[in-house]
Amino acid sequence: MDDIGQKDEPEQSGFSARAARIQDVAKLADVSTATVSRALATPERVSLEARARVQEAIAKTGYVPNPAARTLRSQKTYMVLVVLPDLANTFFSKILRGIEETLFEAGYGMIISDLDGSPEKEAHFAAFTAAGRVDGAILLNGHLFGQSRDGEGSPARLSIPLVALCEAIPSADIPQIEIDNRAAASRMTQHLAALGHKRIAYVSGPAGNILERERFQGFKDGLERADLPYDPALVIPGDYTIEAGVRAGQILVAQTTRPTAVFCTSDQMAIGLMRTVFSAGLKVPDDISVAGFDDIEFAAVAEPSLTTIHQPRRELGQAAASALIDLLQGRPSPKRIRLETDLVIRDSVVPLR
Amino acid sequence: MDDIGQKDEPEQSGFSARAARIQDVAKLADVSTATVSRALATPERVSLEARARVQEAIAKTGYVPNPAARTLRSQKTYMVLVVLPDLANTFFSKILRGIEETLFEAGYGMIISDLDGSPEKEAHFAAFTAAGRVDGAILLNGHLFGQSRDGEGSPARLSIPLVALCEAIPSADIPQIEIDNRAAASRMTQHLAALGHKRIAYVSGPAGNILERERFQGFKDGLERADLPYDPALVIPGDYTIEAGVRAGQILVAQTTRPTAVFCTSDQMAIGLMRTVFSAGLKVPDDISVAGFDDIEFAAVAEPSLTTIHQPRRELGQAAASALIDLLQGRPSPKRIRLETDLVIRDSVVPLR
DNA sequence: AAGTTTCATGTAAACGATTACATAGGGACG
DNA sequence: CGTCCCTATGTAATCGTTTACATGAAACTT
Repeated sequence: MDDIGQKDEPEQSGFSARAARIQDVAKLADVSTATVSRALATPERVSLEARARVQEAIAKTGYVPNPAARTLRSQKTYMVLVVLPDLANTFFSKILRGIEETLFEAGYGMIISDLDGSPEKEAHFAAFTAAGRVDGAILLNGHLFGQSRDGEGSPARLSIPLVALCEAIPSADIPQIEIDNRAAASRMTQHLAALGHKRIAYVSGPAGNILERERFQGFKDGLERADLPYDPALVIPGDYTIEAGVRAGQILVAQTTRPTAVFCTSDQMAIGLMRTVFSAGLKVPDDISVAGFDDIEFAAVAEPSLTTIHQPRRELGQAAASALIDLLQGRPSPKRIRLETDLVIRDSVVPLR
Repeated sequence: MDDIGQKDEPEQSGFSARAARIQDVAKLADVSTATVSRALATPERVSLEARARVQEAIAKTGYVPNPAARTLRSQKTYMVLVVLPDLANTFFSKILRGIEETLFEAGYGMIISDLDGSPEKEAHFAAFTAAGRVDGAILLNGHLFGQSRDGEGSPARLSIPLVALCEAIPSADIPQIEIDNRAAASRMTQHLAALGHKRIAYVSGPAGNILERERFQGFKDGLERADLPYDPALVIPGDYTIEAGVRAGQILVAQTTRPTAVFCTSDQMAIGLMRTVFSAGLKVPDDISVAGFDDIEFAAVAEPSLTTIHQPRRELGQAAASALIDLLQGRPSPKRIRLETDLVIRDSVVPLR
């Protein structure tokens, strides 16, 4: 029943090396396609003997399951979407690596979407998830997608499992993986105060951003603990980028009564700010202490090396990916994970003379 | 013929908002599924009237085509794989952004694979492409995948369109997008020489790497043009990372007769090296000039700011994506694109006293 | 020894699109 | 007015899996 040329054999003589299908494997192993499928998905449900034959046939044919067919039938893509605000930002690279590692080990692939502040792209990726191209998503951008179209007949789009990473999304009931931004910022502020600094400037993140809100709150907490007054004039607007740091530096050096320390809420800004400070002929830390946040790779090798808050970026990525995988595989998933940060003391901050 | 409940209507009363299929749209617009499909893929082959009805029905149902079904039938995934050696490396971020932008505009999604030096992962992603999960790939890792298994019955795997980015793959007949590393390195070397430096150290990339080979060749070219002898003792091994730069710096400061200038073949190494040099009590550029390569964001804000070779990273990414899209859509694609680099003169290099 | 589970497998119906082929209607042309 | 061609559409096969259901054999129960 298997030697007689059936009907798909004839074109075998053709040239184009057609990819092997499950049927080819089944025929070669003299089992049904169902058995082949089971041998791959649930080996324990297939006899040792049949399993061996299938394995052999797979090796012989070089069979690789067709993902599209698999997805179509099973509704599983084994793909995860990672949404982030700016791919070019150094801060995300290591997080991405943590995510990728973990997803990879679990057999998931990673699709990246760089939102780039464009609502158009956002809409596109919303459709992307709606179309079922991914099983779940990790959101680093601090908000959900602009959900489904309204319209009368339109059914609510089923939403896929989501995880928020770094920027919590308070309104959403999804796992949140983050650090305690408020506590970390407070700690840094207290550290500066403990060294005798009384006029501490704060270079903020983008207005409205949740990280910014938390860190700002932490800054004020820290001042309060140190019995220092909060002075709005010492808050300089920023947006976490190097350029924002450069601009903040310009504002800083132009001030008549300068602060003795600056707390930048990102290392990128701290590094950009130091650049401007140097160009203005001032010295860090002699004339002014500078602290950062994030502990990116360059913080340790900056000149002077940067006192900052260490974020376990790789671990953050891993934790988020794990949480999502739990969700996808129906396991209970932690609602909120807060990883520990560290105060890393280097050379850019010194006690007030 | 369309008002009478056929057989998929009954469960309509159910709750789970089932995603609309092409059949639902067809029924609502009173046309066949073929017409709906055509209205989307080739609107010009559908009458204005029918097209309008289909549009309306799509809006009403919120229909989004199922990508798996589409791929299964048409063999197109509209996905591109980007293979890179190290996702955490700053250098790649902006390239990725360039790639993503261009792919996005053309309707393609991007899947990222961080090889991480693991052959296991490499094999995995080779299978990935073989399984037809992507239409094409952009390779930033400097070599092809370890191709198909051998075995007797195994047919050669059909290979998908590929593009090599940054690290050329000489053996492969695929579009190569790169800069002229040799010319750029030569230029920098001559620049240093023109400023009076006679003992110029060279911090290399990883041995065997094609970029390294070209840049090293360029370094020697530059020495020759400047009538300087090549001294192997002045070559310090590196691998483009910050840490390698730090180590190179240690070797450098330990030398008895120190060079007066160092050409680091990556900015990351240059920045790491300067760190060590400072720690040893030397000054850049007063005691030693340091040059980099790449012009990453931090080069401009390093202290001192870094003289380097500017690579148009975003444009490199865009060019690679464009070339791949050309290939995928059957258009002729350029065989080799070399984008221009620039010598960026900043403060880390000064004339020899 | 008859009834009940369990196990290993096969059969065939989905999954939701695309597209080759067929068909019908309407000019254009001689 | 018949023939040919073009346009717009419909019918139904196909893409390659997974999986609900059916089947028969073997292993336990009682």
